[in-house]
Amino acid sequence: MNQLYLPNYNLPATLLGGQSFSWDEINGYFYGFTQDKLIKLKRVNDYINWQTYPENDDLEFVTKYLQTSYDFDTKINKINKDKHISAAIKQSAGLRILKQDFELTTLFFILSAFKNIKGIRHSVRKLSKQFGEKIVVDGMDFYLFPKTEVIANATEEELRETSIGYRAKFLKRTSQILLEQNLNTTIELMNEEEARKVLKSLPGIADKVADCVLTFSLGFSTTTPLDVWAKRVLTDLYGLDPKMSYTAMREWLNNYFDNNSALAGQYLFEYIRKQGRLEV
DNA sequence: TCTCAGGGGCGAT
DNA sequence: ATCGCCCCTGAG
Repeated sequence: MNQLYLPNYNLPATLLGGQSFSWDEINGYFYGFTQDKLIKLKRVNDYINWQTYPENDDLEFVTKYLQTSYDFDTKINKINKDKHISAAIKQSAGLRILKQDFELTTLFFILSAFKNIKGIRHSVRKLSKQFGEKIVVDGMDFYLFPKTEVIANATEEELRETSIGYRAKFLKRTSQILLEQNLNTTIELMNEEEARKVLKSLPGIADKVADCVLTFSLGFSTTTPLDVWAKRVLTDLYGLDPKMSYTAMREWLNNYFDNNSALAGQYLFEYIRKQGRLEV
């Protein structure tokens, strides 16, 4: 396998949390699928060993996906300004933010609506097994996430067979729009507000899912998704009024963490998610 | 078996 | 801005 020197990169916290839903740990290796490849990773001391399939040695993809050239530690030192975030950083040391494919991330988080992480992972695998290409690696069968055009061309009834419920309609319609508008190439050129506006115009995407795509695919460090857990952090730990609007909360968080709310939000999310509701 | 809540979004009001 | 509804699943 190929190697990258990444001593502080926490693979399980980064891959198995709420950013991506296609990773599994099998026999000490992490296997994750996208719409066109399977990635295999393993930590060995200060290195991450890696390989891609079916095309091997796709260094450009792996370094972009893992954001290996991004200086996370400097940013983490900047946001470490109170006891809550400090405990969160300590708990998930080495947690990073991924930069995933745009269409895949958009479809992932349309599926996420009103489901927990386990449920999202289940839906993703069911869709992949039903509509995705099979790829055999290390003697095991993996299924790639279905191509956007396959979802766009499936019927709503077919999609509903994967028990994604009312999300089937949103998944299909957004897939069609993604292809028609060729958003994959144009959205990369937009600033945060432009991209947010376009995302929220898609079926099944409002504030929260838009922020997931902005944060986990488009690389904006100045926003973060506020789900029920993140809102609990803000109200229970930071004393915000639960009646504050979504946008007001998001802007408060980004302001408080000096334009690094993506990282702060992710650490706090993992922190409170593992502890359950905190009594203060 | 039943209840509850889960990294929400839509449409009507 | 708020509310009922959407569909399914794992946890308790």
